[in-house]
Amino acid sequence: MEEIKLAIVEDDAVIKESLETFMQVHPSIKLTLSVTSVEAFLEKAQSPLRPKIDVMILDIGLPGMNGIQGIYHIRQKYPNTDIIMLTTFEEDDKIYDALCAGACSYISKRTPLVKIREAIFTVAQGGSYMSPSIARKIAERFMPKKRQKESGLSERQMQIVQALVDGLSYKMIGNKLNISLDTVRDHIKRIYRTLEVNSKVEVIKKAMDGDI
Amino acid sequence: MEEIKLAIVEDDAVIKESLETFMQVHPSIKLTLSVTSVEAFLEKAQSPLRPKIDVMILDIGLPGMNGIQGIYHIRQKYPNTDIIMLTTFEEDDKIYDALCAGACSYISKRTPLVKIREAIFTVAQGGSYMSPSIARKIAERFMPKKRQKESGLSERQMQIVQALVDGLSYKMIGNKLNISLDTVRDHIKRIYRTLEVNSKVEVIKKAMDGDI
DNA sequence: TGCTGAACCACATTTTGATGTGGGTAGCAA
DNA sequence: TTGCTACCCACATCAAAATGTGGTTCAGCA
Repeated sequence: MEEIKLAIVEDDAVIKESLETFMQVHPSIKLTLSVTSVEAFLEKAQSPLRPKIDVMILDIGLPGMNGIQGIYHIRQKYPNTDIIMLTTFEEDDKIYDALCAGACSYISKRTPLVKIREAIFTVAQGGSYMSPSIARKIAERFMPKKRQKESGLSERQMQIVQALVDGLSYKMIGNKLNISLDTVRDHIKRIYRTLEVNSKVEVIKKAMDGDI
Repeated sequence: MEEIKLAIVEDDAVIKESLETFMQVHPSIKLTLSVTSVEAFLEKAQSPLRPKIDVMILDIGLPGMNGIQGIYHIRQKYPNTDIIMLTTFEEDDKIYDALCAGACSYISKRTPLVKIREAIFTVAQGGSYMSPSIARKIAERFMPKKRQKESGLSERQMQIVQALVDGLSYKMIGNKLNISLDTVRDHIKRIYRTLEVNSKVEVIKKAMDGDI
């Protein structure tokens, strides 16, 4: 296996050191950089001795620029580096933000070092490892929001909404559903009332958010 | 540990049997149901001897009703059962659809049985396991689509788009940005051209999809 | 049996939106 | 200076959407 160039960005000295020592001993891992802040990292990245990095372990709760913001900067310098986020708390929003920013793995700090090392290899091979509890949260984000009572629209009304989302005009909807333009208007009028909105866009936004 | 009630829905006899025999021998797993189709599953679910199920392994490529459609029906009968999807191919869309439908884990069929069993326990404990390559695809879906040069809209135009997404009318936008109604129209006209769309809704949909 | 609600339709009015033509002013680069 | 672009504005026209009032039919229910 190719030697993996690893970077660590972690401010907690204890964790940082244990990561360093543990990862370093593995013959296939080469620790090319280890710093305590994103700022320090970026400085190193500027230097003429710009280290190569395949995988980076990044603490999400850094002082100064936090991990999430850091991802953007890091990815500008190292667009091909895979980032593994290390986190203490598993807040939904942070997980989501980190993924959106471009992290490709998300691991709890409670995870044993061996697992973290596994994750490094997984990531280096183009995969991704998520801590189970985090993976679950991500999966849940995809799931339809199990709202109360679907929103009270009838079958027909749902068809109309769908047509609106598809970008059809009233005329086209009437045509598609074989009803008159006025009837389409009538339906939409009622839909607005039960949905408590007053424009097509609001309906479409709701529908796209799964709020319906 | 609590005994985990497991169900298997898999049409491939070889895989089905190997899953059955392997899972059954574990003292903490009880195989309460094993069928070859969703239809057969639903029938059993109707019967007076409705089996309890904590975790279900579901093949995504079943004949008849496929796994994705199946998830909906299964979740109606068993809303609290955690579903692990088993898949041969790793098509982005299927992964996404399955998650949206309510699967909480997604595993390649190439995964060794031991790992699958691990996944069962993980899931039963409220976690989720994804095959590395699949997890990566999911992570990538969150990432900002690395488009070429943002789509060509100017700063001002982006403000207008944002306002549209916020549901403002042209008049309100003009008001908010202190420009005339006609100017707003002018901007929108140009936005449509560079975005190659021809209605507000399309712009909003694009914006909401991150395509902009 | 008579009420209710969903779906259907018509007519009318006002507001928005989509598009075109034309014309200003800056700022920036060739 | 010229030319380009972003931004600004006006006027015009037609299409689409928002909203209200009023009416019909049919199925399900008290």
